[in-house]
Amino acid sequence: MSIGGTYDPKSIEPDIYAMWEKDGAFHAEPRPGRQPFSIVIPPPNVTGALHLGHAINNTLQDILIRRARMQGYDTCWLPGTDHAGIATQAVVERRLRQEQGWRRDPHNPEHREFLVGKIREWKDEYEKRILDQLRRMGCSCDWQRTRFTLDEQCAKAVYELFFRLFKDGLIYRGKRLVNWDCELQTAVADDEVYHETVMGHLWHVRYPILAENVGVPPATPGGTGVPPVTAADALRRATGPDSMLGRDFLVVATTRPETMLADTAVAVHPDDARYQHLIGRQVLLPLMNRPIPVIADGELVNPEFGTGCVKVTPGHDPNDYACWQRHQGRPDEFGIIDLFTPDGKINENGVGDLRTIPGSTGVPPVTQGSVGVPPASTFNYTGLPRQEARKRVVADLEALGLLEKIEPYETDIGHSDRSKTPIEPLRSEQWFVRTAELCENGRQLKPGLAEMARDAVRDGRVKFFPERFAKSYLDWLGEKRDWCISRQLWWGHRIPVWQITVGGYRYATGGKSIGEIRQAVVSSVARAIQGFYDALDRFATVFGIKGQLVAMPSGKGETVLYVCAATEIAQRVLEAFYRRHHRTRFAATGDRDPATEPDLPYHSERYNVDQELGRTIAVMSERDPDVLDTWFSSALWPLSTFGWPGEQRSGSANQGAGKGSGSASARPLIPEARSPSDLEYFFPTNVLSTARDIISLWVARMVMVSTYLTGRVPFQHVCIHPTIQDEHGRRMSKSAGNGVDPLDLIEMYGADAMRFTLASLAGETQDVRVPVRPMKLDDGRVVNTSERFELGRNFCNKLWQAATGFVIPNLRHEGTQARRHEGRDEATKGRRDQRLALEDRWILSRLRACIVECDRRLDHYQYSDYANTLYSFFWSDFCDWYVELVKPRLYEGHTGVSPATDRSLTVAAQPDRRSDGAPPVRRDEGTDGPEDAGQDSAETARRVLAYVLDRTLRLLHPVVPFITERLWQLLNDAAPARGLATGDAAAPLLIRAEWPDASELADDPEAEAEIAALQQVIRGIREIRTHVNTTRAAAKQTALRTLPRAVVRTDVRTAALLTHSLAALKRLSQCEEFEVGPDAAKPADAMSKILTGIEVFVPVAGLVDLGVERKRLEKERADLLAYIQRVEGKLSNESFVAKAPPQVVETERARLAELRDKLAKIDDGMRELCG
RNA sequence: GGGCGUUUAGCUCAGUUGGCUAGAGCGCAUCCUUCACACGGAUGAGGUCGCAGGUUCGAGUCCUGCAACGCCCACCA
Repeated sequence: MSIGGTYDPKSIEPDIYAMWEKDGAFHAEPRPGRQPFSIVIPPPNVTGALHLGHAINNTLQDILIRRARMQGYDTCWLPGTDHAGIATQAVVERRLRQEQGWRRDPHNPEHREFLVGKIREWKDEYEKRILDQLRRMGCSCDWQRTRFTLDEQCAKAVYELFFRLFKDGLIYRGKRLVNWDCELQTAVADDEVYHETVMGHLWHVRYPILAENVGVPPATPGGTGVPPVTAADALRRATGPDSMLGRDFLVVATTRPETMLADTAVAVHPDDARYQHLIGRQVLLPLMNRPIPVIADGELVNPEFGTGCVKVTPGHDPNDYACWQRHQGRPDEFGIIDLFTPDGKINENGVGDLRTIPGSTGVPPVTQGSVGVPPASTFNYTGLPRQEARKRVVADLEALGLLEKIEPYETDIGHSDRSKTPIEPLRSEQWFVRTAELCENGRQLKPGLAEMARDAVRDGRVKFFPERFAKSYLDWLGEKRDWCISRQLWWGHRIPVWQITVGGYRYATGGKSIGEIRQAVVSSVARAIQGFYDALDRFATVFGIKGQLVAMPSGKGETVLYVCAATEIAQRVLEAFYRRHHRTRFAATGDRDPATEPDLPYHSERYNVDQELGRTIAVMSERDPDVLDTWFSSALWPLSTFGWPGEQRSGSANQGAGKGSGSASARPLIPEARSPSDLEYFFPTNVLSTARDIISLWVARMVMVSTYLTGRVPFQHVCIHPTIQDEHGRRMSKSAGNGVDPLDLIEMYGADAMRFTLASLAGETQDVRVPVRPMKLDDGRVVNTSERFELGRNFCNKLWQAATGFVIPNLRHEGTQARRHEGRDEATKGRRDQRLALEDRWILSRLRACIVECDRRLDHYQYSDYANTLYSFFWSDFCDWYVELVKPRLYEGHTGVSPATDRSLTVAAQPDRRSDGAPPVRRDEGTDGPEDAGQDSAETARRVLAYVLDRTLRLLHPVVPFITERLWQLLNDAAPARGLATGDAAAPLLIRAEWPDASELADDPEAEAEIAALQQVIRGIREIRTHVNTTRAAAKQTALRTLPRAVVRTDVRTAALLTHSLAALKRLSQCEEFEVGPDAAKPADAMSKILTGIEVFVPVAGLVDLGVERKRLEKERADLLAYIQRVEGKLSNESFVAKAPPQVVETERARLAELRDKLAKIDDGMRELCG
C-alpha cells in the first residue's frame, strides 16, 4: 500500500469485481424462512449500448440491492435485455440497406429467415456489450438468471398470456386506423410517433356543389323528371366567372391535397349559418368525379378555422376516422376509402372511375367529358408515391381552375420514431387487447385490465416515489384505450394464431327457395365448423396438446374463426396440421376427394348465400405473419423472468379445443414440502426503478398483466428517477452529439466516481442537468464527459487518502499492540476499560446521526440526500475535525480531549448476535477523572478510527462498492478485529458485511455542544490569523504560519474543556500559546473575536498594524446592530408576542440578550482600541 | 389545448409540518507545497429566493394570478 498516492480506480476495479463474482455474492437461491429482496432490471434495448440514463438507473438499483444484501435479505437483481422489436429491426434493416442495398420483401419467407438471423447477430453483439457495461459499472446482478425477452422462458410466458387473453375474449382483431410506417411497413404505436413542425402549405380547393343529389336513392331512369346534373355542369358553374361560394361551390382547406382522392364527405359545423342549406346535399369530389355528401359535425369542424368546411378522409386521418365512426348507422352515414398501399403509394382507388371504388355509394358515373374537361378516367394516380401524387393532384386541380389559393402553413407532421419518415394514418387489420371492462346489456361481465391496474395504485398496493407520478399513471389508464399489439415485423414473438375460413363452393340451387337455401347453408357452416373442431381435437389428442388450443369466432361472422396455440409445441403441431390439412375439407356434405378440390380464397367475404348453394368446407390459412408489440413481452418481464407460468400447463386438464370458455384458471397450490420456486420466492419484486417516460407504456402494462394473471402486483414500489439532460435542458442522444457513454466516464473518473456523482444527482426533481464537454482521454480519444463527475472522483480520492494514508497506517503501525489488545479485551470483557475522549464521543454521536439519516433517506429512495449525508460526514466531520483532533494523541501521546464530563464505555456482557461487527454498547455516567496515560488514549483513538472507518465503508459500499471493498481488505489486514469494545472479526468481504445499526451507538448532545464550542474558538483564531496575513500581505510582509499567543475568556466549564484539549486546540488553530480562563485579561493591542459566551483575543502588537482591526470591528458591530434591530422589532411587535408560540418568543428574547451581550463586548473592545 | 414539474449565489442544486442572520459542491478571491490528501487545507466575497398580489405575528416555504423554461399526453383541416 502506497501512502500519498492518488486513488487509481483502474488498478482495482476489475479484480474486485472478479472477486465478488467468484464468491457468488450476487446470486441468491430461494430459502424457506428467509426474506427475499428482488428487483428486475428494466431491460435495456439491444438496439445500442447503454447511455447515461441507464447508468443512473442501474446505479440506483445497485444501491438498493447492495444495501438489502447487507441487511441480510436473499437478494436477487435480475438482469436481462429487451429485443426491442421495431427499434432493433429498423437499425439492422437500415444498415443492410446502406451497406448492401438489401430490401425486405414482406412476403418472402427466405428474407424473413435472413433478416432475423442478421438481427440476432446484432443482438448477440449488443447484449454482450450491455452486460459488460453493467459489470464495469459494478452492478451486482444475479448473472445466472440473465434473461432476454425472446428467450425460450420469456416466450413461453408470452404465448401463455396471449392464450389466456384470447380465451377470455380480451384479444380481438379489428380493422382500425393506425400509424403506418411506410418505410418499415408496419403499424407503430402512438408513442413511437413524434411530431415535427414543418413549413407546409394550406391548399384551398373548390368542391363544386351538385344541383341535385345523385345516387341516393338510386335514380330510376326518368323517374324524377329532373335530369341529373352532369359533372361538367357542376364544374363549369363552380369555376365560371359569376360563380358563388355556397351556391356553386364550397372551399375546403387542406394540408394534404393528395388525400382528397379518398374523401367521402365534406363536413361543416351544424350551427354555421353559411352552410346550413347545404347539409344533406352533395358536392362533386373533383378529379374522382364522385358525389359526396355534405354532413354536419360539430366535433370535427371549427367554424372559425379556414373556410369552415372540412374535407373528410376517414381512411387516412384520425379525426376524420372518428367522425366517420360517429356517423356510422346514422341517416347521414358515409363511406370510407383506403387510398394507400403499405409502401405509401396510391392504390387502385386512385382512379376516377366510380364503379371500381368499394365503399362508394354505388352511384353511376356522372356524365363527363362534354365541355373540354378531361374525362374522369384520365385522372389516374395509382402507383404514385405520396409526394408525387400530391404534386399531380395540385397541378390537376390548378388545371381545372379549382385551386383557390395556396397559403404557407406551419404544421406538425407525425414521424415514425424508427424510420424517421412521415407517418401515414391508414386502416389496417391489427390485433388488440381490450383494456376496458367487458359489459353486456350494461352489466359488467369482467373487470377491465385498466381498472384492475388503477385499483392497485389507488388502494396502495403499488406506491410511486415521488408520489406525484401516480397521477400520470392513473390518468393514462383512465382512458382505457385498447392496446394494438400486432406489428408487421419479423423480430419478435410471432402471433400464435391461425385463421380458419369456412366457405362454400359449387353450390347448386336446384329448385329450392331462398329460405331453404339459407337454412341449408347455415347448418352446413355449423357442421363444417364442427367437423373442423373434431379433426383438430383428434389431432390435439394424438399430440398431447389438448387444452393448449382454443378456437374463437373472429367477430367477422360465423365463417371465420381463429385458432390460438398456448405453447410452442402446440404451435408446431398446429403448423403441421396446417401443412397437412389446409387443403382438406371438413365437409358437412359430400365426399369428394380433397386432392381434387381447388383452394378456396383466403377470405370468403364475398360469398353470397342468396345466390348459390353447395358444399361448405373449412380452410385453414397459414399462421398470422405478424409479431407482437415489444411491450407485450415487457409487460410480463417481472413474471416471465422468474419462470411464470411454471410447469402448470403440462399435464393440465383438457380445456377443450372447442369454443373457449371460462376464465383463467387459478394458480395451482404449491406443495409445502418443497422449497419455493423462484417465482414464489422473488415475485412480487420489491421495487421497480425506471424513467418517467415509460410509466404508461411499461409500468401500467406490467401492473395490468400481473394483476390479470396472478391477482398480485408485480412490485410494491415504483421509483421514478430524474432524466439527465445536458446543460441546456436538452435530452441526451447520440444524434444530438451530447450523449455520454458510461464507459468513458469510468475510464476517466472511475466507476465509483461516476456512481457517486449520479447518486448525488438523483433527488426528487424530474430533470437534472449535466454540462457535457468533449475531453481527451489518456488513450487519445476525444469523448463526451462532464466535469461534474469530479465531485465523485474527488470524494473517492479523499476516502482513499484518509484511509490508506492516515487511518490504516496508524492502525498498522501499532498492529502488534492491536493484537495484544484483543487478548486483553477478552480478559477484561464486561469491565470498564476504555476511556472515550470527548472527540471520540462526538464522532460516534455524529456517526450515529449519519446512519440514521442514511437509513431514512434510502428508505424513501432519496439517493442524493444519502450520498450528501455521507459526503459531509466523512469529509467534514471525520476528516476535517475528528482526524485532526486525534492526531496529537497518536503523534505526541496526548490524552485527548477529556473535559470534566468524562464518560467511559461499558461493554455489554451478553454475547453478540453479530459475527462481524461491534456489540451494542452503552455509555455510563463516569465519575473517574481524566487520569489515563497517553498510551491508552492513543489506543482508544485507534479503535475509534478503525470503528468509524469500518462503519463508513459499510454505509458507503452501496454507492461506491469498488473502493470500499478494496479499503475493507486493507482494513482487515491492519485491524482484523475492530469492534468498538470487543475484538470480533470483521467479515472477509464487505459486500456480505452487515449494514450498520444506529442503535448500537448513543446520541450524545453534550459532546456535540462541547465540540461545537471548540470549533468556534478554532475558527475564530483562524479567522484572525487569515486577517493578519492578508493585512501583512498587503504590506508586503511574509505570512505567519502560526500566531504566538491567544487569550480566551470564557466560563469555567468551557475553560476546562479548552484546557484539556490544548494540544488539539494549538494544532488546529495554529497558535503556539494559550491562556484560558474566566478571568483571563484582555491583552493590549489584540484582535478579538466575540462568540457566544466566549471571547477570543490575539495580541498582534508588532505583527500587524492595528488600524485595520477597528475597521473590522466596526463592520462586525454594524452587522450585529442590524440583527439586534431586527430582533427588537420582532419583540416590540405586540401581535408577535401575543400570537406566536411562547417558545418562539422565548427564543427570540434569549437571542436578543445574547446579541446585546456581544455588542457590549465589541463596544468594550472598540473603546480600548480607540484608547 | 390538458396535465406535471422547474425558476434560490456566476454554474449545478439543497432548503422537511411556515419560526435562529437562506446552505452545499464547482467556480471566484486571498493565504498555505505543516509530516493522509493541491483530486488538498484555511479564510472570505457573492443571493431584494422569477414577477405581482393575498393569508399570517412571521412566507424561499401556504394560496391566487402572471411570465419564462422543461417534460408527458392530446392535437384543428
